[in-house]
This record gives sequence, C-alpha cells and structure tokens, in this order.
Amino acid sequence: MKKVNIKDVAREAKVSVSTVSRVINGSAPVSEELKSRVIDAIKRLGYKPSYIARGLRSGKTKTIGFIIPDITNPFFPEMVRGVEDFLRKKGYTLILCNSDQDPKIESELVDMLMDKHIDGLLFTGAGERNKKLEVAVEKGLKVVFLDRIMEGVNASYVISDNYGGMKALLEHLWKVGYKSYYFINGSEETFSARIRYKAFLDFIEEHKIKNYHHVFSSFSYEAGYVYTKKVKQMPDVIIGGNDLIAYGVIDALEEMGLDVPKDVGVTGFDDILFSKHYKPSLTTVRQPMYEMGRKAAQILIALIEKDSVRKRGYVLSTEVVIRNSTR
Amino acid sequence: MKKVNIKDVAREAKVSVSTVSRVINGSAPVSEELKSRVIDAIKRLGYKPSYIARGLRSGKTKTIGFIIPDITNPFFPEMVRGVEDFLRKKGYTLILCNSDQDPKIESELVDMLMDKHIDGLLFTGAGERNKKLEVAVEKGLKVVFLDRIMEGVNASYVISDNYGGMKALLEHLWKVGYKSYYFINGSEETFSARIRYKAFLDFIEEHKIKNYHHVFSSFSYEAGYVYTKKVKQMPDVIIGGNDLIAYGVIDALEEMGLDVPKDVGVTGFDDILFSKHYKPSLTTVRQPMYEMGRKAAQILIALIEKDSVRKRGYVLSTEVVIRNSTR
DNA sequence: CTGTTAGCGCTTTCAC
DNA sequence: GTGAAAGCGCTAACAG
Repeated sequence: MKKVNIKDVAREAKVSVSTVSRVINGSAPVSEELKSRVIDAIKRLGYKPSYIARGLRSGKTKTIGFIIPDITNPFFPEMVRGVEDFLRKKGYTLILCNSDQDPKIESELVDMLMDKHIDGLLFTGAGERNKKLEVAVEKGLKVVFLDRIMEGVNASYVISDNYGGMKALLEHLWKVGYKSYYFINGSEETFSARIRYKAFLDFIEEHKIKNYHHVFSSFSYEAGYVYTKKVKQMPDVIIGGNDLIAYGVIDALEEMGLDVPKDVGVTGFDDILFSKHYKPSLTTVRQPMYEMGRKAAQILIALIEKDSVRKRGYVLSTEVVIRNSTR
Repeated sequence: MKKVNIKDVAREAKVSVSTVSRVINGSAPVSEELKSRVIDAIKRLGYKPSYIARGLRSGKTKTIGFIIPDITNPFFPEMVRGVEDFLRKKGYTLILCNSDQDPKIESELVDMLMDKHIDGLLFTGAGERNKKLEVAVEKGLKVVFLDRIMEGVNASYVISDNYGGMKALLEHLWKVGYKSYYFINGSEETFSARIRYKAFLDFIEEHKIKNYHHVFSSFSYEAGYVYTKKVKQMPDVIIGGNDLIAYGVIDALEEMGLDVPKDVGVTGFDDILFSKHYKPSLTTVRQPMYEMGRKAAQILIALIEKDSVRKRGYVLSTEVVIRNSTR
C-alpha cells in the first residue's frame, strides 16, 4: 500500500493532474461531470495531498511556530492550549519551542523556524530586541507578540491589562486598610515586571504613600522566598510580582512565624492553577491565559490568510481575585 | 533580498549543484579546492538549504509529533520539556498536540501528523487501541509510547515503574503503622491507574489486609475532593491515584474538620511541581517526568536514524518521597 | 572526484 | 473548461 499521489488520482479519474488540483483547491471552475469523477477517485484511492509538495510550490506550510520561555512555568501551558485549540480548528499545526528567555537561543529558534518555512510566529520572549526577529519581520514573516510588546518591531500583539490589574489590586489593598507595601517584583528585563512597577509607582504617588519598598528579582518561588527572608521591617502587605513569588513569600513568612493574612497580607499576579488551592488561597490578579493564546492565534491566522497588513494590538482585561491571603 | 537557493550557490562557487549538495551533506567526497569555494559561496550568500525541498526529495522532515492528553495537566509540561530539549539538540522540531484522551481526536491527529510527514511520533494517549495508529506503525511510522503501553501495537515504550513505586509507598505506609486504606484512583481506562491498582491489590493480599477500599474515578482535583466527601468510614490513610487527587483529598478533609496527617494520612503519585509546597507537603511517588520525555525522544531518534528495528521498552525507576501528609 | 539530469508531488501559467 | 508543461529546491543516480 504505497502512497498514492495526484497522478494516480488523475489516471483513475481519467483527467489531467491539473483538473485534480483544481477540484481539490477550488482554484478554478471544473465541470460537475469531471468534478464528481475526481472526487470519486480520491475516495476510492484514499488520496491525501502532500503538505510537503504543496509547501514547496506555494511556500505555505500550514505550520506556525511558538516560542515561549519555558513550558514548565505554570503560566504557559494554558496559553499554549489556547493557541493549539484555535490553530487545529483552522488546520494549522504548532511547533513549540522553549527559549529560557535566552536571546541567543531565541535567535537560533527564529532561524530554525524560518528554515522550516513556518507561515507565522507567535513570540513570547525576553524583552530585548532581537535582530533576527526584526529582519524576519521585514522579510515578511507574520509575527504576533504574546504577553510582551517588543520595541523596534512593528507587529501585532496580545497582552493583558497588567497596568490596570495591578492598579486595581493596589486600590483594593488600600481600601481594605493596608498602608505599607513591599513589592517583590519579577525581573526588570521583563515587560510585565516593568509595567506592574509603573502601576505601583503611580499608586504610591497618588496616595502619597511614604512607607513602601520595591525590588526587582525574578519570577520564581525562590525569589519570593529569599527576598522575604531579607525583609527588615515587615510591611502590612507583600506584593508578589506573580503567583510563584507570592507562594515563596507565604512559605517564608510562615517559617518566620508570621500569620498570613493576620500579620501580613500577600498578593500575587496571574492566578495560575494552584493559587486557589494554596494555603491560604491567594489574592491575585487573573490574566486570561487561555484567551490570550487563542486571540493571538486568531490574529496570526488572519494576518496570514487575509494578508491584512494592519497592525493590531489587543489588551485583554484582567480581574482582581480576592481570596484569603489578604484580609 | 530574495531567498537564495542551491543554484545560486553553485553559480557563485562555479561548481555544479550536486557538488554543493555533496559538501552540505557530506554525502560524497569533494576536493578541498571545491569544498572551500562552496563553503565560501554559502557564507557570502547566506544560503540555507530548504527543509521543504529536502523533505520532498528525501521524505524526511526532521519533525516529530507528540500527542499528549493535555498540556494543561501539570504532569505533562516537564515531559514535553524533556522531549523538546533532546530533539532540538538533534536538529529536530516538535509538533505538539493535545488529544484530551479522546480516541477520535487521537486518530485525527495521527492522520494529520502523517500528512505532515513527521519522521516519528511520541504518543501518550488513551488506553484504547487505535486503528489508525496500528496502521501507521505497520506502514513504518516510528512510534514510541510514553507513560503507556498500547496493546496490539508492537512499538517501543518508556514508562516509569508505577508498580514498584506504588508498592514501595504502600509498604512504607504499612511500616509506619497505617492499617486501613482507602484508594481513590484515576480512571480505569488508564494504564497507570490499572497498574497502580494491581500493586494495591497485591499489597492487600500479601499483608492480608481486611480493611480497605478502592474506587476508580478520574485523575483530577475534583475527583479527590468529591470522593473524599463520600467516604463513610474514615481510614487511616487515603491514597490518591495521583497528586491532583491527593490535593482534593486534603482540602476535603480539612473542610470536614480532619487534620492531615494527625487524623488521616494522605498520599499522591507523580510529585508534580507543587506537591512539595502543598500544605501539608505531600507524601508521594516521584516519577522522572523530564527523564521520561528525554529518553523517549532519544529512542525515537535512534529508531529513525539508525533504523534499528529492535523494539525496546524502558522502565524508569520511581522514588517514594515522604513528606508531611503522612506521619 | 565532478557534472548532468531525472524526478519528489504539487500548483499554475499558457495554450487550446 | 481542460490539459500539457514548467518549475518550487533539493538529492541521487548515472556518466564521465
């Protein structure tokens, strides 16, 4: 049972290969008579067109690449799922790559994906500018940025309202009576950390808060843990740059004999899977991860298929989720 | 800056295309003289061979597919990472697909991946036999099963020692003084649930335990929660089919006013990321997820490149991790 | 060693 | 409407 190709179908249907191609792609009118003969032959032979050959001819591979820092970070799986679900429905296929936020690896990945002739790229990378990517975009590669905006690259993006979410969270804390703040943020290199910091700064200023502290670290459990242990003067509330950090904060606090939220409040950002089951359950800001992935995929496909050049940015809204790690 | 192809290189180096091909692939000896001219030309032109054209010719795409139930399940990301890391080093690229364990989707996915001419497939699916897959294997598709063995398909596999792990866990519980057991297991359809159940049964028999209970449910937090609430007579220890179930058990127990581990012990299986941070931290059995992925990828590549027909099964060892959810 | 050439399977002019 | 034929970029016989 060898692979049947378009020639076999043509022979079976007693038409030319071009006619077969035309009925498959609907690229030109074909008489009902021939059309049905072809369709019959295809069924009979179980013919499937080869993506490879098609790709060679048309330059389209129905494949898109997705570069993320690390699938092992609980923030990403839902996003990936959102992307994959949408893509599959559209007949596209997903190549997943982990970059560990390393600009060098990111560049290699872009190269490699270009070599594989992806039709488009979803990118969630380090903040840094990436020459390879910029060149690729100029060459016409369709790219949409996910969860980041990259300067110097004129491309569409999907992010969530980090600023608004953080601001709303802080206002809530203020209203509830927290008056001194300690912000253990993620890495300064990161788009989200910077924008969350900005929201914090604005908040501080608006309320003329004197008693606060901010530090950039990294988006990890360990960072939260370590930096909490270093805190000299305990604030009313410790704000974690994301949920992972908040977990570390909570555990460190507990070890230090402090009760959350009685002695000090803790908040996170993202609302990853476990935050509602953490002890205490985490007050945080929910980002619509799945929806972000989905939306980004949608935009990318539109870019590819409609060839709409219009650059678009989407900012999905976030939501403050109040649970038991704050009073 | 249009795409440069092998002809351009040939012209630039004043040699034939076959010479260029030969130096690229090292498929036949080429004089130093020409070789260096070609290499020069390649550099000068920034030439990159096209995977597509190559794939059309050779049938190889340097792409492998990976079908998993759901990347959103914390069990899988590490595995995927193990796969991707290895694959990338070997110059392969990973197409990731979520099947939700739905046999129908699994079949479609297999078809789709075959259409894309993947060189090999990694499969972690429902337990059921899958006709499409069996056919694909017969046609020569290289497949390795991950975390499952599929009956009726003669293919390599990588699993971890579920039986041994569960057995060791139970022996530990016995030794520590737990005498009555309640096992809330995953879905019966699932290879892991069945084999863990078998270990349980053997344990029960060997120790002539009278006071025990077992139920198949599903590998989810909710299952653990719901089934715990239904427990009539509280045992000494509740064994979760995996960590997610155990989390649900712990939370339900807490709501019921029971203390873990004082009143009742709880155990899980897998040792996913959060289990060491759960409150109480979870006694469980660690599966080497990353290593499993890596190993499976390694075997698959060997199958593809060495064309070694020899079927191989790997059983990676598991490890009991004792923490605070048991005494 | 090196070059010429025939495809891989498909789409797309270009004639009829 | 339909078919013949020219490639897409590459590899691998086949000659020399």
